[in-house]
Amino acid sequence: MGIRFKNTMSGRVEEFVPLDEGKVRMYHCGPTVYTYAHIGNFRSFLLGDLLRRLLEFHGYEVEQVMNITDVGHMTVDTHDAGEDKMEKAARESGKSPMEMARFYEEAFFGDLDALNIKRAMAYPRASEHIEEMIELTGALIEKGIGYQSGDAILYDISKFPGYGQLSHKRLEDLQAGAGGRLTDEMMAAKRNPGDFRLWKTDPNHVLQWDSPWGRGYPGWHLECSVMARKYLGDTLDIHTGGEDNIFPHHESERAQIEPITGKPFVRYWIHNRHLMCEGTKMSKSLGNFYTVRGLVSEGFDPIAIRYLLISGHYQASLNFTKETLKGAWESVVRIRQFVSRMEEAAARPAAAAGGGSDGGGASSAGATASEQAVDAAIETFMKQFTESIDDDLNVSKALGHLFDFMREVNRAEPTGAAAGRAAEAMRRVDRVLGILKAEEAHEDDAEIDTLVREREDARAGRDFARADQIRDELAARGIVIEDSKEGTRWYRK
RNA sequence: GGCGGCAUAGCCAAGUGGCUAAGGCGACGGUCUGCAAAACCGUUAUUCACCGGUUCGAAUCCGGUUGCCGCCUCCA
Repeated sequence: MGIRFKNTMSGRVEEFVPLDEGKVRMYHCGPTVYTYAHIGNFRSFLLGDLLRRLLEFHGYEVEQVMNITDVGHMTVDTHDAGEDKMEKAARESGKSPMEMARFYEEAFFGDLDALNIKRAMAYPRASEHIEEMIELTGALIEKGIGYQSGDAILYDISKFPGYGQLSHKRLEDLQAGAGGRLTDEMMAAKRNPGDFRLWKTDPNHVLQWDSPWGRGYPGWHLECSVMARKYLGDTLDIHTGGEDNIFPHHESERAQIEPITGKPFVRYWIHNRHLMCEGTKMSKSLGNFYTVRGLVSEGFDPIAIRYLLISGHYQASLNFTKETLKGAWESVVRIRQFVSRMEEAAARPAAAAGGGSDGGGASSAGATASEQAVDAAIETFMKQFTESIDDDLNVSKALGHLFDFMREVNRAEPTGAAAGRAAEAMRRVDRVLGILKAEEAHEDDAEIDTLVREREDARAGRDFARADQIRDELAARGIVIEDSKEGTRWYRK
C-alpha cells in the first residue's frame, strides 16, 4: 500500500497519487510576521516538514512553497475600531511595518532551523505579489464574479457553486456575522452574507498600493491563490494549513482561482488540528502561550519541541505541557544515545561467534545469533515503520516500532557490522523524523576527554572519591558518564 | 443558534468489532556496577468519561448525558 492522507475535501483517508508521477507540488500556509510564531504555528509547519520528508523518503521530488504574510488585512472588518495587526505591532515596536515584518521573518527562519525543518523551495512574500493580486481581482471582475460595492471589491460567492465544499458547510447554515466581527454597514454592502473582500480602498491604511480601484490593500485570501499558482502551477498536489484555515481562507482560495484556471486548485487538502497547552487552548492571558525561543531560553532543547509536536497524530488535538516536553527530550536522548552507542560498537570488531558458529575463519558464512537477531529486527522495523508512517502519518505508531526495535537490538548487544547496520536503519528513518542532528564538535571536547581519562585512572587506582568528584564536575556541565566493559563513554545532555 | 471533532494508566499517546488494550515519560523492584549512569528483566489500565442499546463478542457500532476543543469572514 502506498502513502495515504486524510483529505479534508472528501473527509476520508485517500491513497496519495500526485498529478505528475514522481513529483509533488506542495504549498503551506505560512506565518503572518507581526510577532514571533508560537508553537501552535510550528505544529502546522512541522506537518509540512514531515510530509516533505516522507515524500522524499519515498523518492518523490518535492517542490515546496510557503507564503510569508506581511500585508495587514483587517482594519475595518472588526467592531472594535479594528486596528490592523501589522500596524499595531509596528507602532508598538517603533519600527516601520516592513522593518518589523523583516525582523519577525528572520526570527521565523531561525526557529525553522532550530526545529530542524527543511527549507522550502521558496518563501514568497505577500507584499511582493500585489501586482498579481490586482490582476486576479481584475480577472474576477471581468468574469462577473468580483463586484464593486462602496470602497471595496467583493467576491460574489453565489457565482461559485462549489463554495462550501471544502469546509462541508451549506451556505444557508452559515449564520451571518456569527463571529461578531461584521458591521451592519459591511453586511449591507454584500450581495451574499458570505461574500469576502478582494480589494479595499483605504488611503489611510499603513500599507497601501495603487490599483485600478484606488489606493488600498488586497483581500487576505488572494495571496495564497496567486503565489501558489505562480510558483507551483494551476493545480497543487497538496495544500496544508491549520484547521482554522479551512473556512473561510482555503474555501475562498479555491473559489478565487478555479474560475480563472478552469482546473482543480488542490488535489489533497491536509489540515492539522490545533495544539492545546495545559489542557486548554493556548492564549496569552492564560499564561500557556509558548514560543520556540521562549522555551529554549528556559533550557529546553528545540528538538524536544520537534519530537513532541510530531509525535501525536496531526488530526488529533495534542496537549502540550512542560512535563510532556521534558518526557519528549528524554525520549530523544535515548534514541540519540542508541545510535551513537551502535556507531561506536560498529567501530569495534564483531565479537567472536558465541554459541558454536564460526569455529573456522572469517570466511565462514555463519552469522552469530546476535547478528541474526539484529538483521531480523532491522527488516521487521523498516517494514513496520514505513507502513505506520505511510498510513496517514501515524508517527505515534511508528515511534512505538522504533522503541521496540531499539530494545531488541540492545538485547542482542551487537558489535561490528551488525551494530553499524542497526545505526544505519535508524539514520534512514530519521530522514523522516529529523531528530538525530549530527553531533557538533565543541571547544572543550579535548578538556573533557582529559578529565574522563583522569577519572578512569582514578577508578583503576580505586580512588573513587576523586572519580566521583570528576563525574559530579562534568555532570554540572551537562556531561553524562557511562562506564562499561569497553571503557567509559560520555555525552552531552 | 448552525456545523464538526475529541474523551484510553500519574502524564503523553497508539489501537475503530474477536488472541495477553502498542509505545514513550515518570514511579517502584531486580540484574549489571566500587557507587552511579546506560542497557536488560519485572511491576504500574480485569478496563477504555458516564448511562443505556445492538451483537455470540464492543475501547471500537447506535442513542442519550457530561466535559473539553474547533469553525460559522483576524487566527496554525
